[in-house]
Amino acid sequence: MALEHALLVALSEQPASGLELTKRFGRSIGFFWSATHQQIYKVLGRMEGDGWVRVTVVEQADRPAKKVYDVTPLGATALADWLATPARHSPLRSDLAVKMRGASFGDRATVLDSVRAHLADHVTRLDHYRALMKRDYPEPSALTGADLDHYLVLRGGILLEESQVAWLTEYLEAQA
Amino acid sequence: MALEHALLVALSEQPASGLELTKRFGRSIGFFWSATHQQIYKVLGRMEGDGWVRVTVVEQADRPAKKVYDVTPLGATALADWLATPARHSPLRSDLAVKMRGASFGDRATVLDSVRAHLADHVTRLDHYRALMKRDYPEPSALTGADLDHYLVLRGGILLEESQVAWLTEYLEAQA
DNA sequence: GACCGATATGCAACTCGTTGCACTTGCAAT
DNA sequence: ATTGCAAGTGCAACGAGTTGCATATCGGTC
Repeated sequence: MALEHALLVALSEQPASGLELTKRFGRSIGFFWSATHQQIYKVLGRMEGDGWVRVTVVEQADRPAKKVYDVTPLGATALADWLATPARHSPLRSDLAVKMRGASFGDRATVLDSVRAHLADHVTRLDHYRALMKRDYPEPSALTGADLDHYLVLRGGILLEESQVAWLTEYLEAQA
Repeated sequence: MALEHALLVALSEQPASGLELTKRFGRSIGFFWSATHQQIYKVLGRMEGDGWVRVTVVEQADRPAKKVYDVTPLGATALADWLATPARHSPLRSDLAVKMRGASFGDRATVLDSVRAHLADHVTRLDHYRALMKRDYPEPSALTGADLDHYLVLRGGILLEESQVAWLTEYLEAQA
């Protein structure tokens, strides 16, 4: 499991409530790790039980109170331990590739539709990532530390989306 | 779920036993979908119960008998139906990216080691895919039908691995 | 004959994540 | 007052995949 560790990274950067984490996972960290709010609340509960995080109820002016989590020393140790272990390479799973491969056993036109929809989606993401890049890292060569880390992960997102766009574009041209 | 459908694609191409499918998933189809033999046997059992596949016990000369599965008309319909539904884009999960982003909360050197290991792995895969490409598709422009489908999926694997190699290389240079 | 390894299939327990729903607080509009 | 909506938290049931182990067959070897 790595959602725990992804949450530790997120909370180390900035303490947050479950809902704030959910939103953050829809953005930066979520490029390479997604999670629903249900899953996040569940894991936060377990992490609190394990003593990895500490919770503080924060009253708010014009909305319900929230529970803000921050990382305990024990959690920091757990994160450091995890960072020191070799990363398994998570097997990728692409429904779309399976459909592309199986297109001759069904209606090829509908598979092409799926490919077009995915292409549009990847183009959107790519645009979004590039906008973030332009806004946050106009001068990449000057970066160090956590800023450099964030920049390089975003670069990974961009390279990945570019390769997906290139692939699907090539696919549509070849199947035209 | 899509393992069922990945298996339907595989069995539509060529009937096979559980173990043969496991091996095949370590190769071509496995570029974009992986599965262990336990999972494959489990799903094959369910698919047989659903009437999607039919099983034939095949005695073999100098080894134990195997159970060869092939797709029934009902299974073919299920596959065609699935191919006609829009593909959800499976969220990707990268432990490595989380570690890269969290590197400043642990020992950066060990994270770099993980990145180097992943880079080596992606280079190996890329070489493998390129060898397959050279061997199986020396003349891509002449392809049609299922051959074209297979070629294009392999192209996706190559483009993906290339982007990963480029990313991790850039990462290591930037962190040097 | 006993053991070993490869082939071949499978179960059980567990972990992780998804889906669908439920509940409270606070504010704003009717 | 009641309705509705957004923020915020959470549960229960299910689905999918992993890990570890179990089992049988067949050939070869000691």
